[in-house]
Amino acid sequence: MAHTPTPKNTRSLPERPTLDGIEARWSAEWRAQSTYAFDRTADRDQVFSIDTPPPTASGSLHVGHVFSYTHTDCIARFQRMSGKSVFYPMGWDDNGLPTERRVENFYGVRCDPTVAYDPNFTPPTEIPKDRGQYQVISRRNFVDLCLELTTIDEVAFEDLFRTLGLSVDWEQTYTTIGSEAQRASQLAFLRNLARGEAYSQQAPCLWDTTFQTAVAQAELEDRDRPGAYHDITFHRTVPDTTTGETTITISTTRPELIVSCVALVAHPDDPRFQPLFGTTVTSPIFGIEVPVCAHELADPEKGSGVAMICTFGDTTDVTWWRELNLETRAVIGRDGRFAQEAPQWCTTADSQAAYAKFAGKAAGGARQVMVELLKSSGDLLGEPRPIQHPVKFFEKGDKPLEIVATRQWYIRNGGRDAEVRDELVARGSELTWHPGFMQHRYDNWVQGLNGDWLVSRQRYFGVPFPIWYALNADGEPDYDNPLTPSEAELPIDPQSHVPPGFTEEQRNQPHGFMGDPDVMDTWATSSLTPQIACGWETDPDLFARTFPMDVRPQGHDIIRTWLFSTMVRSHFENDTAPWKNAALSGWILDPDRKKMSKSKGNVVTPMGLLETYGSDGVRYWAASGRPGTDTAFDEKEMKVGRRLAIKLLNASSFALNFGGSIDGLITEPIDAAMIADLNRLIAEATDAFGGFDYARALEKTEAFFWWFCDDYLELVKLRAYGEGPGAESAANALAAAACVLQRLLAPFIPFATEEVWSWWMEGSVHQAAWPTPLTSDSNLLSESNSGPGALGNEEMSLTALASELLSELRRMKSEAKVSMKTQFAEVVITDTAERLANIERFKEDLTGVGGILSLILQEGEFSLRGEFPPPETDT
RNA sequence: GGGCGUAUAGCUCAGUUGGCUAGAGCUCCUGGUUUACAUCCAGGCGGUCGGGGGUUCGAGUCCCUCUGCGCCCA
Repeated sequence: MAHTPTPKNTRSLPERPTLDGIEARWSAEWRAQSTYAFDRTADRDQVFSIDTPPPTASGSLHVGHVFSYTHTDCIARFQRMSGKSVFYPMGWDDNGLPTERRVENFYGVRCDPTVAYDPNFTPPTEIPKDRGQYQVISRRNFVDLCLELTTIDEVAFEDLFRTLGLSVDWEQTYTTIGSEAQRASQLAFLRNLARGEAYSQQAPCLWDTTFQTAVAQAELEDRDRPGAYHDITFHRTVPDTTTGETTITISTTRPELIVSCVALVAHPDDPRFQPLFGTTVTSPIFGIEVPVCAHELADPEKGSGVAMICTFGDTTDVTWWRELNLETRAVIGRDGRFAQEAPQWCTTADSQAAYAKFAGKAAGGARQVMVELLKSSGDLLGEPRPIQHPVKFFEKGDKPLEIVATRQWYIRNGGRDAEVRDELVARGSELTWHPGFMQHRYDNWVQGLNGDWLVSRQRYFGVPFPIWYALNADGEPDYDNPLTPSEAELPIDPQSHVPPGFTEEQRNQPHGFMGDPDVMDTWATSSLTPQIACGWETDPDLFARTFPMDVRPQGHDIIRTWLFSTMVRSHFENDTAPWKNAALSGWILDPDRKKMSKSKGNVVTPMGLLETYGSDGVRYWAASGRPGTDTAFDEKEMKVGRRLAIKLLNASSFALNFGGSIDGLITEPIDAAMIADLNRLIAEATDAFGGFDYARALEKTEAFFWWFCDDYLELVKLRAYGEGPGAESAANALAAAACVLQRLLAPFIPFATEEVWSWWMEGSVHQAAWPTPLTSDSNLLSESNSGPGALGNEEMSLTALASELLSELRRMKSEAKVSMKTQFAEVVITDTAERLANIERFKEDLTGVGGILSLILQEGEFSLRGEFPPPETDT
């Protein structure tokens, strides 16, 4: 809980303040004092809970992480100071493909899920050069190694985040492969299954042939690739009644799929093909008879206007196949290659011989063979016509996706159900989006879904499906009636654990059982981060105090994956949106304005930056990046941030050395006017933070702070050095302002602010109450300061007037190329009566800072004239 | 092709519901130190607010249109 600032009995101001070593000193102190510990006795309305993005634990953090995590930390610190108990956990995303690959190469092992668990396994001491020579181990052993390696990475990550000064509660951590996450993933899945929201199905799905796994719609990306239209002749079974035409020409970019052609298709309104609908044609080379169908999705403009439907060349083929109830003639296997055996529908010796020429080949090789075959049969018209066209890829893959019919698990997401879709769109409207336009991304994605969420992956390092299948007398699994464990048993691995009523000896035996071989997609686990972090079904008390969470901070590029999938799970399981706010951060661009990413090789690692500019300097740069906006990587800004931190040390030391008190009386009008400006600043910064706009809060605070140092401090310091009520007023105003400014800057530069706070205040600034405007009610401000030009008079602020005149005086000295300490023999200010009256109120300060021996005020049109003393004559 | 965002000084960006002469920081230039800070201070140079059209007493701001750039999706 935030506490009211309480001054120490004695101030200890350093002779020469320095930033050296403050990161190590204060992060150790925060750790020792549990400064950022979540107070779990706080009620829900006093809690601010954050669904921290778990960074991928394999590899290293880069400056982009520093950027976005700093944004969240600034918000967290503001909320903490505002009195909230901040629930700020940290997760590590160690589940998934990147970790799998790293572990393979690090230890020299490969996973084979059919290998039995070896409880005495130790990793090989030497790593073979050839991946084929890697030791083959069981899934459970493989998972153990993944856990071992990611644990090492996670220590390094925590160290960096602590150095950066994230106010995470490090007692609240989780991993996406840890047993808690596995339990939550399996439990949520079983609940989905029981409610009918999850199902398995043998169906065509997008398949990456490199990784040999199914992938989901959200993981697709289109890439423009060169291709070529091949004009190919199909033969009519009945010649055209009027023209006698016996062929029809189709255009295709994938002639190798002719063997799996199941129909031709044209647009129902296309006059060219009206007579053909309902008739049949035969394919070249293979002579398979297929119908000519009509469907809206056929584009008359594309190619010859008629397309062949294959099982399966692309996602449109899948749609046609489903909607037109076509046969299945699939020939490409999980390895992306054509089956070795000629398919059963190739009944003639010629077609079997033709097939044999490309059996076992991948798409590219088979295409070359088919083109030769078509050329020699005369069914290829002219030369292929090169085009550029979009091809679907797995976002992490290098080869075009194939479509393969396999058994997969799905979770409903509205892709096949308008009602669910509408509900999920409505959930999106329950969130406050920062910035607001990001909601369009969500809406567009949900409304554009065309299938349910495919969650199974044919990989090893992930959360296994907690599912077994009974085997019949022939050893065939009963997929329609999966066997499930009780919730209390979770987490389980169906390869190691045995379903109720069976023994291990019955594994993979007729009348026995088999475990589901697949694992869940990474997103199927990370879609549950609110449930995992908040103790869903394990700690109902914690869950009630933290869920639904206050904010999900994340990158805008994963709205369709992480944000959306989390929404789906929470919608089904908890009947609520999982958070109140979504805060989307932008990307870091390199100096050429390209996105910084590992694959581009332009990433900058943060540790060196933190050492060079200090954590506060780096944080300043990050906090300058406005919410949702891509920001250029800029070391100059870090330098500016470091200057700000240093300035805070020096200015605090100076302002506090006058001994003023934070609740002492302020009698001078210019001091009260400064406090009035400060009050406005507090209101602006508080508003900005309330709307998650940390950058605006920083900008306003920083601008005020530099004005405070350069103008106000200069204006009052001579008075402050003196004695009497005027000196006390200045000293009190300086102390009050320092107390406010240190707190306003605390979310951004936590180390420097903690340092200066420790000189004169009890406790941590990070547990101090967020400042509220100072009022004359508290006797802080003298009643005499309620006149025009003092407290918040918008028309004429005393401070603005003083700064304007100060600037004029400085300009005269600068143009005369003399020192700022040079005195004026005489200054004459001509101005309106009202302004002159106000100048009178800080006349002493002005003559002091300007070194004015004689100040004359006279009414008239504004002018400012100054005369220097006659130059001393050299002898 | 659809959607979203964006365009302001050499660079990075503020500029709120339209309202005084469009601002800041950095860069650059010219000066200035030793009772807070050279890890500093002051001053200066620098902009037809992407192009065009419209609404208005008044447009960087609102509307239309064109162009460039970025992202998401197809």
